[in-house]
Amino acid sequence: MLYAGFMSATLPPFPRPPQEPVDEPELLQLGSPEDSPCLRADAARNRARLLDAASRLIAEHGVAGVTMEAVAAAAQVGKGTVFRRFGDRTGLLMALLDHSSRTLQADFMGGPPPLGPGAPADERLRAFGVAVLYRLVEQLDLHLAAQSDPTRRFAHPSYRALHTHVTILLRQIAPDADCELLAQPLLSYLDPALIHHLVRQCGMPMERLEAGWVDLVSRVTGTAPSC
Amino acid sequence: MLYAGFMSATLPPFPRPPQEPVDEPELLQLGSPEDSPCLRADAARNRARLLDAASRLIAEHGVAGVTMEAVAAAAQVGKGTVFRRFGDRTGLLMALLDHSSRTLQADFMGGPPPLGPGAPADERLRAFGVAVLYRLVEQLDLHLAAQSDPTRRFAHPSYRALHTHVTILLRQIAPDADCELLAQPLLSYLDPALIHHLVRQCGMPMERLEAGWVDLVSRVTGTAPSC
DNA sequence: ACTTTAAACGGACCTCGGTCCGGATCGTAA
DNA sequence: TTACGATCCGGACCGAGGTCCGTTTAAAGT
Repeated sequence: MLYAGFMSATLPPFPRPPQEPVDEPELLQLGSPEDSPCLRADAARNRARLLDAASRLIAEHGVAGVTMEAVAAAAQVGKGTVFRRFGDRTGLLMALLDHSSRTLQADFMGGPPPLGPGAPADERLRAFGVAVLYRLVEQLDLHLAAQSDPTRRFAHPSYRALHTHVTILLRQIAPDADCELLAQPLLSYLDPALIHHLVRQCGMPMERLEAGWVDLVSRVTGTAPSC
Repeated sequence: MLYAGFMSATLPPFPRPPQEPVDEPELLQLGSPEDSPCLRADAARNRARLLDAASRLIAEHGVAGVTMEAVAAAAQVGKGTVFRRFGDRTGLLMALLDHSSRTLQADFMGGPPPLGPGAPADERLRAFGVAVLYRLVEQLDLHLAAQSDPTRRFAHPSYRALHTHVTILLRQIAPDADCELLAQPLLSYLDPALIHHLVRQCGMPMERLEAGWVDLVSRVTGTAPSC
């Protein structure tokens, strides 16, 4: 029963309302993992089963093996149930990533410096990038597969959380800049697809990516690394 | 008979060889539009028909209306033909963009300054971003839909061409930096998906995006705009 | 315990991208 | 002009994501 309490947001009944912004977990506040709409008992049980089944499938056949039908079958549940719970394949994969996502967020919002508060903002930013970088490569395939259609990528709460954090740090360093906008190219450097390209297709070593991040931060913020 | 000579590269027969890097149009050299493998007469005719049909469908039903079957039907051609010619849906859409792609490339490689050679590198870079920005918004939906799966985005020749250009400019400005890497966040700022998000979802005006680009270039290169 | 109702369930069904392969066609060389 | 091989064509076929709706069930109220 892994993944018991992930991504506790529920989706609207079934015929989802056309465009209404689905109520997503408030990642920005580290919402307690077990909160909110409180699923019905059977729904919660199935949800856990599904996540469990999915991660088992990944372990056995890779992300490509995570077919909605396969997951449903492995969890001994109807296909419709998978979609009702997670909306679509992307939603399911995101839910799988939710745990590490929350962990990272906790680290940079409340953990020890230099990632957490206490260190100078530019150092925190450098640490942030490196942390994200390593989190990504750890589960690169999953992150790649979880990239929803380009239309929703930037609007997704998990991206927004990162964006907000970077924006806030930037504001502490360069109060006069358009930090909200400036945060975007920084975050883009941490795009799973880019990492995939650089590491797997171009064969770059992680050290170079790391150095690239540090250099980027220095240039964008006009600061210099401490060490 | 619009689009007669776009993207003249042919794909291998049909059962495409597994992973062999399909011979793509050498965008980096502004290959003449009418070059290369020279399709058989009927193939060329169908190719033109298909592109024509596709652009007609877009005009009538938007990009979403461009179904492979719909295109085939509209061009009075078998479905298999579409796939043989363009590989997949992404390939078809890219082919539609090929024209403006080549135009832009010609402009920044051989056109008048500040886009083309003659102006200082940092000014060229600023002009480049603005040009790309406006090219994107002009056909944003098409660009969005043409985004292939994340795995191939950065490897595609049309991206490589932009990347190479930016890298070269950067090297003229900051010879000691890791320009190849530094070019990535700059290009990411010009990602259709990001533009879409900022303009349509956040409602930012183009002026702000433009200013953001100029500022980004200044910070990354450590230069200041001339005017 | 019994009723009630909103929520969850399941799996048939639809669409669309992508593949396959027997048959038609083009271009060429004799 | 004819014959031949490479290339192309077409549409049946498959798998996977996503939807629908009649049925079941948890849980709150009486």
